[in-house]
Amino acid sequence: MIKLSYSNPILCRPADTVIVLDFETTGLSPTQGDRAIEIGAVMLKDGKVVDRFQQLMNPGFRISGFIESYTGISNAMLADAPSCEEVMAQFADFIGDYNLVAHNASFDQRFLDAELKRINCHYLGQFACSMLIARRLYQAAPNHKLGSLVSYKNIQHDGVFHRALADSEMTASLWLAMLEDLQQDYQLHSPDFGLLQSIAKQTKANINQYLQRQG
DNA sequence: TGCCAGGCCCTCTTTAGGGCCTT
Repeated sequence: MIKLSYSNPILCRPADTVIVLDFETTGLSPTQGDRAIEIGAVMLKDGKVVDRFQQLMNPGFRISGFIESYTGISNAMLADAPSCEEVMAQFADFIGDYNLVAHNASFDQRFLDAELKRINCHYLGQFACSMLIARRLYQAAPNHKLGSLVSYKNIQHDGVFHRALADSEMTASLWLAMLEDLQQDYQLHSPDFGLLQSIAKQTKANINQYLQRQG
């Protein structure tokens, strides 16, 4: 994969390509010893999935029964999986310096940063959070969990939840739905990564006024 | 059995508290 270096990571990075990713982990906090057990990601280019990445990884210790039940990933499945270090090195090559998207991105960013730090690797892409943007665009949704938003937007899925690739595919579909809604509802002809990032930072009260100004 | 984190947002706020969301 060609790696590009620019002085402005948001404006100069290829705006038509983003990586949508999702981690399954042993718990909620890498600072408390939790590790990644699966990474899934899709590459979106010009609104289409052009590449995928999915890999289980062995965290080096047994995962809890809660996580086995929650994700469907068992200790037996992880026993023969490659190490986190091996998988994350491959994943770092996959994401390159592209911009990144995740649902509740602060969670995935913490694990991405922690796992890449262990192998002395880093990335230059910027993160956008589909949950924060959905909170602005879909204020009538019952809540802003990924599964709820998938139902709210009538996004097709195969019924698999809490697996890394399945969740990243659904997040990618949600991302594209938000782009489409911005084009249709606010006549934004070319909503890009930077605009979606800025939408997340607007207040709930002024989001419509902000979008109309953008249009 | 129930809790463990962290960032963001909203409001009955700003010298704060609590809910949401992720595994």
